[in-house]
Amino acid sequence: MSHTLGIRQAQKQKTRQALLDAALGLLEEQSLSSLGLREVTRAVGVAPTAFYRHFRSTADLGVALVEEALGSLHPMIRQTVAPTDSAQRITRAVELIAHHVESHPAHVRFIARERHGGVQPVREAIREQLARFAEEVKAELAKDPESAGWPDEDLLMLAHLYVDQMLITASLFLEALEATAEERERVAQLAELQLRLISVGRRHWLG
Amino acid sequence: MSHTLGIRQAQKQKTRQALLDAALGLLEEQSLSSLGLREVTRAVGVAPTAFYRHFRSTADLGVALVEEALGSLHPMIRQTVAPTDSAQRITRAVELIAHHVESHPAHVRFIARERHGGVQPVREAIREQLARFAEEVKAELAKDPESAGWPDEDLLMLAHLYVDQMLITASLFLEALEATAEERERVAQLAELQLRLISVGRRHWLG
DNA sequence: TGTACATCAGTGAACGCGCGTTCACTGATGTAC
DNA sequence: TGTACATCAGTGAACGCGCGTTCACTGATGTAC
Repeated sequence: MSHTLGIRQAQKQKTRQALLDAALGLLEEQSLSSLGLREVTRAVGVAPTAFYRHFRSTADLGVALVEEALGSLHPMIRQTVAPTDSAQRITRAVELIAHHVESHPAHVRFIARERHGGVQPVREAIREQLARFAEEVKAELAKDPESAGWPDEDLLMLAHLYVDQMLITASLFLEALEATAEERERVAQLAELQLRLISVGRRHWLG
Repeated sequence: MSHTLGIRQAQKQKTRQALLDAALGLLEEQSLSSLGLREVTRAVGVAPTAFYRHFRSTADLGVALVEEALGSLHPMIRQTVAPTDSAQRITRAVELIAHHVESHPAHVRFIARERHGGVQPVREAIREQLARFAEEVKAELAKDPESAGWPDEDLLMLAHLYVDQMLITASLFLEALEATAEERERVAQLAELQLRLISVGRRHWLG
């Protein structure tokens, strides 16, 4: 073990995480701009004033949630678009998205909701992370032999198209979470067709 | 003049519209789930209780705003995807979107924000209207000779892709509204490239 | 046209409630020696 | 290891404030005759 936190710091982090978790839960049924500090502390079981030991405001907490929701997503995004020989590439990508939504529904909902939400610093944080995703996707696409001869601008355009498409698909899976398996299959089919059409466009882009 | 409203009804509609307008203004900086009834009536200059003569709740007002924001958009959507011989088809479509955002920024912001927002009836109303848009776009696409031989499912898939792409483009124009003309041009360029790639995919979809 | 009554959009007072923020505090944990 | 002091995460009371909703009301507009 490289470094054990002091008892005080460990406890502080635990409370902080409890606040984040509680907020994420409460945000399933409302937007960040209506989330109350007292709601969050009540859900955790601490005094309202304890909130200020961790965050300046609920907007500040929202920015932390963006890091939590998107920070850990970079490896998956890369994997989704990494060039592979498999004919099942698109099917696999859609499965990855579906799996992520099933295992982190609240995070996905939060990002979809607050991307255009009423809290500016949170919108900005999401915008930055998505721009990073697009850059990473672009880097992966550039490795693909299919991208030979592509101008930088066109690669970035395609990367944004993929990132947006992933978000759209994720939010459709989210809506289908409480629906039937057939409905989820319909979403998967739609997503696959759309990705295939984009792939066809990509293949015939030049010349 | 076919039918003049009574004085009482005319005044009532005027107040109702003032409430809708005031709410739309207030929603530029927050989400519907945090919009207060008193905020709205204060902005209009009527008593809080007057609100109940027009809407059961702010959620109810939100649903009315969806109708206002999207109800009148059907002709434009059709026009955007209508088949034409012009080589400028895509450029023209992007211009139409940019123009709509410039003339109705608050409506566009409202839809982008509340599509995944915290108020279920409003999300549902937006979902329904967008599904109608997709059906209309599909009908336009079906008229195009290029769509010969396309399965129904594929046409609807492409229609959804176009509708989502329009919304993404609209929200990018919205963010660029307060930025420089160069930034807006960059958004237009990106949107055109993406629509072109989708068009290429469409052209080579079958066979 | 005039009158008597009905309707109903908007009023204003009142209510109980939860909000965000301040402040001085407590007591467990951390640190210096 | 033991002691004396510093730090600081979490407490609890208190504040002023705006909220949504109720209720009985007013007075202009509408309607029946």
